[in-house]
Amino acid sequence: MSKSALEMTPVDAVACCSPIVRDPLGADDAARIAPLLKALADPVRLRLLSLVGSHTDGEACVCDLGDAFDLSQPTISHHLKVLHDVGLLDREKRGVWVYYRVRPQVLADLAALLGGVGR
Amino acid sequence: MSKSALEMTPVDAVACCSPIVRDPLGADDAARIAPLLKALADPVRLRLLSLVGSHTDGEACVCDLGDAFDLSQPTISHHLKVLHDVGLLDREKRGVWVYYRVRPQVLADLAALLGGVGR
DNA sequence: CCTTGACATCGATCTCTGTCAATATCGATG
DNA sequence: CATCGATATTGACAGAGATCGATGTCAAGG
Repeated sequence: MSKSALEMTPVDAVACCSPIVRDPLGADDAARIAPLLKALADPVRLRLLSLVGSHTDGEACVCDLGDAFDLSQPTISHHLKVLHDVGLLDREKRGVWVYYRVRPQVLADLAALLGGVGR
Repeated sequence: MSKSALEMTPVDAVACCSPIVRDPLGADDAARIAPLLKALADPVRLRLLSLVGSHTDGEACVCDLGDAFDLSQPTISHHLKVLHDVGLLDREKRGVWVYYRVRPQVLADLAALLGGVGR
């Protein structure tokens, strides 16, 4: 059996419905999927995700990410937290540095939900 | 030759980049793609888009859409305008009624950008 | 023309979000 | 242990967004 709705993260929710243009989306499903899109719907976070995902070995240190933006360090940290909280990025602390890694399945599920291929 | 950046809508912009986890997204591309995701990042608009897309003949009258929500008519009209302004919905007025229609290519391009298949 | 019905626009309000400065945490190093 | 450097957290503030009531527009019927 699957997780209860209460403990289901946005990441889990995005893999639970047929393509958006095939069947009407339920109110509860929409409420769980929207936060994932909201996390993506910011230029800085889009670029952060892209930087991490296209980085060598699929992971990137925070120290590599800040230089690409004209933003303060807390602001970058905040955006990374948003992406992590919603389940798009994994975080791992190694020594003094923190490394982030994209969870590819989440983006694939989201693409299937929007594009309508498969499932 | 392609349109200039100034007259390019979010809809055009989403079809102009390699998958997000392959190459780092440029600041200008991110700035044009984010509004499209922002338009999607609302539970009501997600359901509106899904209702229109899964409706018979791929189009739906506004009069069919409002009943599914516990929201005022101006609010529904506002959300439809957001989806239309960003290029996700086409609008056509026939007599007294207004019909909306999903533009499937936009969702397909967005799915390719996120999911990384093709291109 | 006057009314009615479908939808859009406007103005106000209330909440949410992006940003930064200041501060905290935490591991490494002298 | 005192310090330093890398990230995270907190608090504050300005701007953006969601919602609604009131009003505008426009076509169809009487």
